Amino acid sequence: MLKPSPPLTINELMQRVEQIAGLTLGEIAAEFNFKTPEHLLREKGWQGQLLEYVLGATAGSKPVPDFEHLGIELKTIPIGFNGKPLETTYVSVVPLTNLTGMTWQSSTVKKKLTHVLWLPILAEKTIQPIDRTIGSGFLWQPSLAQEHQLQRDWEEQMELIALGRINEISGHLGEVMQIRPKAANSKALTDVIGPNGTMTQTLPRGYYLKIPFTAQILADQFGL
DNA sequence: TTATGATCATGT
DNA sequence: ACATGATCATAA
Repeated sequence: MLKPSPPLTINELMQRVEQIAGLTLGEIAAEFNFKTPEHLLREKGWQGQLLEYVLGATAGSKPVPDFEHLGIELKTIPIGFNGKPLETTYVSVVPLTNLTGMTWQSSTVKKKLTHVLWLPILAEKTIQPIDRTIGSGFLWQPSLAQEHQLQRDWEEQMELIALGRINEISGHLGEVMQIRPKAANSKALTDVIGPNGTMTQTLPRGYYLKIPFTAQILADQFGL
């Protein structure tokens, strides 16, 4: 099977999503000659990269939506037998410098979460990666209340960074969206605003959606 | 180096 | 049991 071309419309994208619902990751990987690891100890992003390929996503590692033409971000989300997410959901890197004039409206988080294609994967850890089943993907846009929650968390944590207080930030902060390390290892460093407005260095961070937030999105969709 | 895709695994 | 902090592969 050839590499899928980018879907031209949302309808075309959603038709592809419906066609793969119920299949296992191993089945579609075989169909598209995509590699299949024994476990995810090393290739942690395998599931997401496989689905991007199969659905014809285009963005690569650029900071733009996966389906740029459609303005849609693809997020695979691992769920357990209970239907709840097994992991938090990475959104984007946290900007740590040149924050003046940055607002929620212009933030990468807001842009990425404007329109998301959620694709649940039954990924209980007892199931081998190739035997994990693709669920029913669906489009989501944040409700007014959800967007306000995200905006509050974003503004609270960005303010701390702007004040040079990034060392006070941990994964505990944020009602629905947290900041956690996002790096090759704990020794990686990047520039950040220091306590006196000077420049110093710190561990790169990312924004992640907390599990109860994504669990509610799934519950709203599937009526659980 | 920084972005993408995330899950691993230890501490609480 | 679970979330936080740590980590892995890859592309540009």
